Amino acid sequence: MRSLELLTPNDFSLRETIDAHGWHQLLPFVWDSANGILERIEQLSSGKVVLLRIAEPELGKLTIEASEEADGEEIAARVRRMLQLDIALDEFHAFCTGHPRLAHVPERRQGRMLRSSTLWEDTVKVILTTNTTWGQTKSMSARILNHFGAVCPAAPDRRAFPGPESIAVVPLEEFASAAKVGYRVAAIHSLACGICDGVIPLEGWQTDTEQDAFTLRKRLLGLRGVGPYAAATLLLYLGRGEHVNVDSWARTLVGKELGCAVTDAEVHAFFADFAPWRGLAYSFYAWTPAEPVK
DNA sequence: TTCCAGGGGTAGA
DNA sequence: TCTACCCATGGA
Repeated sequence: MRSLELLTPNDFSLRETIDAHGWHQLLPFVWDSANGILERIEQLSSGKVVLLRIAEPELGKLTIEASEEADGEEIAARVRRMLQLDIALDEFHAFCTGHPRLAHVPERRQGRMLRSSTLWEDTVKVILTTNTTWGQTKSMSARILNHFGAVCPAAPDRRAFPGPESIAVVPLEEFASAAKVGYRVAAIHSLACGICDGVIPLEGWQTDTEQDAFTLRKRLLGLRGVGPYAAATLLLYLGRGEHVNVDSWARTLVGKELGCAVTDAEVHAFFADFAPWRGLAYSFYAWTPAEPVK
């Protein structure tokens, strides 16, 4: 296919999903906010590297254009993952309707968050958000992509995010020198090697219907470089909004609400009443419209 | 030069 | 379980 249409749930909005957090600022995503078009360079399982352009011409429908003939089913599946189209929000939206600080969530079709096409890419990027500035997160992510990602023929200056196999074959020292991700290098390189060796069946974790949220969190915490914050963030991306990903933003937010400096425990206590959607509630609690509601 | 950012790992208590 | 300390990087 070169283009296809995808039906979306009634409570979905492309723009709100993208605006939910900063993932659209990380390559290989490029978000054209003015025209409402999300671009992404994607390497398919065949090895083909395509430029995807995703738009929402009307509520309930997405259009996807690929830069060349490609497997439509695979592209649709990847877009569904990126936009969390298969995650049900009915109960969370019903909960938000009764809360003054969250009523905007169902009204604006919020609640979903842009994610990568693989859990591998999301995990690497979350690790790159730890103990650093957002500007450095973007730089580190771009260096990994530009050194090890495959070039897109339709856009020769742009690349796909490298798969774990592209990192695992690179010696640690060489990867460290090129990526300049600081002490995070061992976490990312060992994750790539673990996936390729079959020791860490990362992608399988998100389709393992037998596991509960506790087990999934325990698995994520077992990854090097993944602590409570990173695990909670990844759980949010996996549709499990139970845990608050306490970061400096959360501490600032709750500090303003309470009028004093707060500990992580106090942040958790602040969102305790939002169970079982503490994490989702935090993600959208502080939301303010980027532009007037039309 | 020093501090610190969308934290995590480790040792020791 | 809690605390202290260290961790690479680069901008302020």
